[in-house]
Parts: sequence; C-alpha cells; structure tokens
Amino acid sequence: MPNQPTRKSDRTRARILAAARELFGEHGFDGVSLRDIAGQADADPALLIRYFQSKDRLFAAAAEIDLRLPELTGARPDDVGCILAAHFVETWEDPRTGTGLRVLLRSAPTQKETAERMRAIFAGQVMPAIRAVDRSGASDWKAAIIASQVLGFALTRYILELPAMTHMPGDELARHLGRLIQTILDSERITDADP
Amino acid sequence: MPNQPTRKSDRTRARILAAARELFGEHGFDGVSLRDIAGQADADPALLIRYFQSKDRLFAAAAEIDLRLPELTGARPDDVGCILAAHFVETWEDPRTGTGLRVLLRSAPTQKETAERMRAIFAGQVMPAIRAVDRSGASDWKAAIIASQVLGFALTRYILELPAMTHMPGDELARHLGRLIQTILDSERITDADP
DNA sequence: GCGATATGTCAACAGTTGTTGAAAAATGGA
DNA sequence: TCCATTTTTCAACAACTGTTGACATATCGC
Repeated sequence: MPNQPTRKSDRTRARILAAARELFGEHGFDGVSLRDIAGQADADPALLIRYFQSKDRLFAAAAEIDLRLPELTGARPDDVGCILAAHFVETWEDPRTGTGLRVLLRSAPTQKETAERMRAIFAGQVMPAIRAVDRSGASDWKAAIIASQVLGFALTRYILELPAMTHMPGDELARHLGRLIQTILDSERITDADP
Repeated sequence: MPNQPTRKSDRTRARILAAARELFGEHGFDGVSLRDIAGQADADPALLIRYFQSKDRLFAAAAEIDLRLPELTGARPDDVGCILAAHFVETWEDPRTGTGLRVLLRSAPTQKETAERMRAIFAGQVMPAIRAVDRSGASDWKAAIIASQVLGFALTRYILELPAMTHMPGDELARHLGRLIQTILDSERITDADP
C-alpha cells in the first residue's frame, strides 16, 4: 500500500517533528542532539534520519513558518499599527505558530542559514506588506525599523524573558507595540537638518 | 619573579582572550571550539584551560562588559532619547566595546547563563538609568520597552544583518532610535480606554 | 498459513568535544 | 655554567556527536 490516506509512520513522523520543534525552540540547534529529540518522541535516533535525512533537514522542517500577515490594503491608515501589533501577539502566543517562530529566532543568531532564512522572510513577506500601506517613496527603512521593533519585543519577551516583559499582559503589549509601529509609519524620513 | 609589571604569559593570555572575543562574537558559544580559539591565537588548546580553567570561564571573561550609560540626571528631558541613542550607536560600532556586546547578544538566546546575565544587566544598569529621568511612578515598563527597542536594533543590524539595517548610516540610525526612545519616555501608561 | 512490504531496533563507525597530566622547552638570576 | 621557575607542547582520556547498515518485528493482502 504505497499511499494510503494515513499511514502508520506518519504519526511517528509527526511525533518526531513535534518533539523537534519543542526542543529546538527552547535550546536552539546546537543545544539539542538527535538523541534528545528521539528520547522526547519515544523513537529511535536512526528513525529521525530515516524520515528527515539529516539533522539540518529536520531543523529546516521544524523551522518552517508562514507569517500570514493580514491584508492591509483596505485598512484605515491609522489602524495599521494596531492591526499588525495584534497579529504579532496572537501569532507568538499561539503555540501552533509561536513554537516555529521561537525555533527561528532562537537559532538565527548562531546559525547562518537560519539568519539567511529570516532575511528572506523579511524581504519576501514584511517589506511587501509595508510597501502596500506606505505611500511615501522609500518605505524600506520603515519596514526595517518595524521589523527591528517586532523582533525586539519577541526577543526580550519570549527568548531572553526579561521579567518586565513577560509579566506584561498580551493586550497591553499589543497596544504599546501598535503605537510604536504607527509612529514609524506616520514619520517622514529623517534628514540631517532634523534636531 | 612572582609579580613583575608585565609577565610573559600575560601577552599570550591577552591574545587568547582577544581571539575568544572575536570568535565567540561571530559564531556564539557552541559554534566555537577551544581548538578554534587556540588556532586563531597561535596557542595550544591546553593553555586556554591553564589560563581560564574551563571553556565557560573563558566565555565569561570574553563576555564581560560595562554599558557605561551616561549620567542623565542633569540632561534636558527632551534630549534624553537622543543622548541614549547616540551612546548606543557609539558603543556598538566601536570594536573595543562592540565585540563584547556581540558576544553577549549572540549567545544569550541559547545560553541560559548568558541570558541570565543580560537580565542582570537590565535590572542593574538600564532600569536605574531610566528611573533617574522618569518622574512617572512606574517607569519599569518604559525601561523594558526601551531595552526591547535597543536590542531589536542591535539584533537586526549586528547579528541578523538585515541589509536595510546594515546599509543605514550610523547617524541616521541614531536619530531614528532617539526619536523612538523619546516617544516612549514621553508617553503615559496605556489604559484599556485607550483606542 | 505464506510472502512482501513497511516500520522499528540495535550496535557500531569515525569524528569532534572539553579536559587532564606529564614531559619538554624557554627564561633569567646565581 | 647550573638551577629553579615560568611557559609551552604533546599525547591521550572519556564522553558525545551525526550517521550508517544490518537485523528484527509488525502489518496486511492473499
């Protein structure tokens, strides 16, 4: 039976992937061995290779994400910051999507390929979304600063876990971030003459 | 001769430390082996242990930093954001201080003790500095958000190296960041009634 | 029952890691 | 020169890594 709707191995494959996402998200690529993942998934280390070919490919599968940024073209310009911030908090708090993001952000600083993937996500998903709502000619620096804000919030709250950040309720966090994003979107390019 | 002004070994010790700072800052704790550092410092791997006892202690020595935040009590309130931002860019761009910061931020996501050290720096250096210039009762969340902004800038520019961030001139970066920090300092606490 | 295929287990490989202790070389004062 | 101390080198250790291939077990149509 080559391709039945649900094969026996698909469930263990999913178990392995779930364990990998959880451990990679908490300790990063180098902090987790295949035997660690195999132990958590109740599987043999050789199976991980059988199903995912290599540790890198397993990590790549665990780090697969889609930002699913909301459509912004129809939104009121003053609401864009709020919308983006709310979407950010939702995506990071929901384990189904947040775990993958944690995997990515946790390992990107020490894994060159992961950093490259984040750059690709920025160029392919974040920049187009900002361009769609920014009528000023050069919106690239706005996208970059917004990305730095969002990643700064994520880093301090979910990765470094600064107490002042983890203690903040999600909706308050969203309002702060929304305000800041809106500030960037509304601002003009800073020139040398600016104080 | 027990304690001459400059002993022979002090120079190789310094060479080892410099190599460690450079490599740890670029690849993180797990991405660098003692043999890598020894190779770069033209020394024997055993020497690193002899001088620093263990890899963890060597890393700790390489990650030793002091933010040296400027005295803000006398500054005009409207200038604080600009002052902090300028100090931030200087500290990160200067290799003497920037390398140590890179070591810290690169490894903090995967090294629990390094993350703990960053939390300590935040509590011991950043929060007091913000408290000194903020007259509103609760300035802790302001300090947390400012830290997230600063770390977001550092992460995207020096660690992930988003092109839109690395291409930005230092002074432009400082002006953007200064504006944002000032916005946070001037803002009031957000309540549920806030749109 | 049989045989084929899919699934899981086991032991072992070659390489790298941090760390150690003993031996060798360099250094400088007597 | 010889001696004592500092500085460096060398070889090896035990543990862990990703990965492999051979073997065992289960599953299911017939």
